[in-house]
Amino acid sequence: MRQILDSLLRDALRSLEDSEGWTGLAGTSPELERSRDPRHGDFTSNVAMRVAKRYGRKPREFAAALKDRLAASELIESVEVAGPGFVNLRLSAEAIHGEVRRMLGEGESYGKSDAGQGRRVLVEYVSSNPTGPLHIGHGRNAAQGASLANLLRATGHAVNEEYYVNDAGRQIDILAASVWLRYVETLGNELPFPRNAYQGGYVSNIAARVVERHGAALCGDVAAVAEVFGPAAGGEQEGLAGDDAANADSSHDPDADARIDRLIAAIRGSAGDDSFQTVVDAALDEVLADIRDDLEAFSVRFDRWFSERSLTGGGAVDRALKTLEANGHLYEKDGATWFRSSALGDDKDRVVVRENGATTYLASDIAYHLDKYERGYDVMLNVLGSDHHGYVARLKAAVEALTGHGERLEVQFVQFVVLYRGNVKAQMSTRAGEFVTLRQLREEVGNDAARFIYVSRSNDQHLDFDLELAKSQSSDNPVYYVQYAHARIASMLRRMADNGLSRPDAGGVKLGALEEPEERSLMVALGRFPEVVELAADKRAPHHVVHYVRGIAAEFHAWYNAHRILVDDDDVRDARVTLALAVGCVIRNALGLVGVSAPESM
RNA sequence: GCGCCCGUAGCUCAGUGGAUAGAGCGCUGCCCUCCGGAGGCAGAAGUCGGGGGUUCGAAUCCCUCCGGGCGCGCCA
Repeated sequence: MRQILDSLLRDALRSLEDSEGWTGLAGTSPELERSRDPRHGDFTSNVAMRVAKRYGRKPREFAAALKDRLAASELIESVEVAGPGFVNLRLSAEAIHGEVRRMLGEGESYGKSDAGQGRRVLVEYVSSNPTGPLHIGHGRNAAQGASLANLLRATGHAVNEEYYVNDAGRQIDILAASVWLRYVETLGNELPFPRNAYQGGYVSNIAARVVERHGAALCGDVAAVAEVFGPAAGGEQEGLAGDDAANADSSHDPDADARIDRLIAAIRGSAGDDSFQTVVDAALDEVLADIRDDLEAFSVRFDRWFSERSLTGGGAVDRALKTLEANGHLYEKDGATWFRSSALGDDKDRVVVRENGATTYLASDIAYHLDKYERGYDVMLNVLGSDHHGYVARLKAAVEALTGHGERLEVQFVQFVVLYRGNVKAQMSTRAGEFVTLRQLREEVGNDAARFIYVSRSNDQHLDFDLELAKSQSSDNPVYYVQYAHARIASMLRRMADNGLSRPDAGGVKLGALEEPEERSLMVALGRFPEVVELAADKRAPHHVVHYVRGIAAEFHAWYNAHRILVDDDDVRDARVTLALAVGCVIRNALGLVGVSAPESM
């Protein structure tokens, strides 16, 4: 719809350029927008105000000239020059009715476009460390990423979704050490449990599985390991901390770090590398299976789970580093190998190979992004928690250094989620051990409410998630409000069938029977859907879809309340039912984009 | 200290450089002989954090100050 009007305006501009000799005019974008105020028509263009001066005309004069050139399209009912020089267009009934027919004809495809022209996009999201269950913050990332992927697909991009599994590195060793400690504990050998080990109950569950499967075979010499804790080591806990302690311990304590590294080394030494690896694998398997199930239940599915280990093991990291080195981006200092990222926009240079010879997380990530690039993606879109924003400059520098296409890396940040129960903050507190997992949230409020609320705010806005509101089955709850509109339509259709009324044929129905102002306004609003989808995809902002569909539901409820649909007059009834069907179609498609169901009844 | 994000109605938030800044909740007062009241209508409520600037036009862009969040590891 918008595109057709847009091209009409462009034609008019070209015609003005030809006849008036106003060179360059044809290349001007008309900037056609939806009018906010219905008194300003349906669409409005500000082109006159922007360019009139260039051709020595007053904006209103220019607008009047433009108005005269606008072809007498059957889509336009009237053109008006208003205010300081706006050109306002009012859609004809033909245009509006044609759009409604299109909705019903296209059905679930309505709203899709080929704007992306098949450009290949890889959306990487969640990518949470497999060291524990997903929490509510990951939930927002998941909802955001999955919705973005849907939006990009709907706008003609070739999309793949990926979860990068950080299954190598120190955090995993710490997880394995944590499991091992619980494991020997289960077998009756209590050792101190370091504060910066993983505290969560799931660690003990994994340990229990290890006991089932391997008995005491992985213990090694527990007494030897105990020496790490020093002579004072007893059976007491070293301290209390939350589930996420290893990450949450923000004032990172070098002593504690060193101690846990010694612990890992001691376990490896006494139980053997193979045994340790068995624990690592068991821990990863359990945690990843849990994450996978959790996301699956949340309607979040990845095309690929990309293992970091596959990069280190497969030589990809070495290859990426060699390429960087060959191009002069690496240097040695203090026994480590550094990437000169500061030459490409980063604050400072970054270590890629540590003094001890181990590659860093960044080195793996560089290799991963090189791999993405080589797979031919035009856009590498990463959805990250906002606490990772400091990381982007170095990664972008690396992509630029390796490929010369740093601009292909795009990062969307998702701000934090704060949970409320009514007015009371229910935020997880690592100290108190109140750890709210995504699973707990889903079980409490349901998947639909969670997905909807997660993407209801702009992603760079903190999200206050009210559990009571999300659970409430009232109009206060935006999810139910929208779903109710859909269910109401389905219910009306059931009643029709009960009364022996057949559904109108979208082609033959007389939409001219829709004479109420609310009906015109609703039809026009429905016709905006494809533009909303494009906007949301373009801006990487799924919340536009949520706000839009709420508005549609509100207009529908108002209309439904004011006017009876199943009236005796066949023409009016058929027309109204058709409109209701169109509303249902748009609500369904909109909810589908953000992963929320559109129920027939509630 | 430096960098990124955010300050819009009492609260939670929309707002693609445009015309009189919008929703929802809450508050006030209304509407069921009626297709699902899980609904609707009406009203009150704002110096768009402050101050400069760019522009025909700024909540939107630039500068600066004041609040709040996050980040500044040979962690991931």
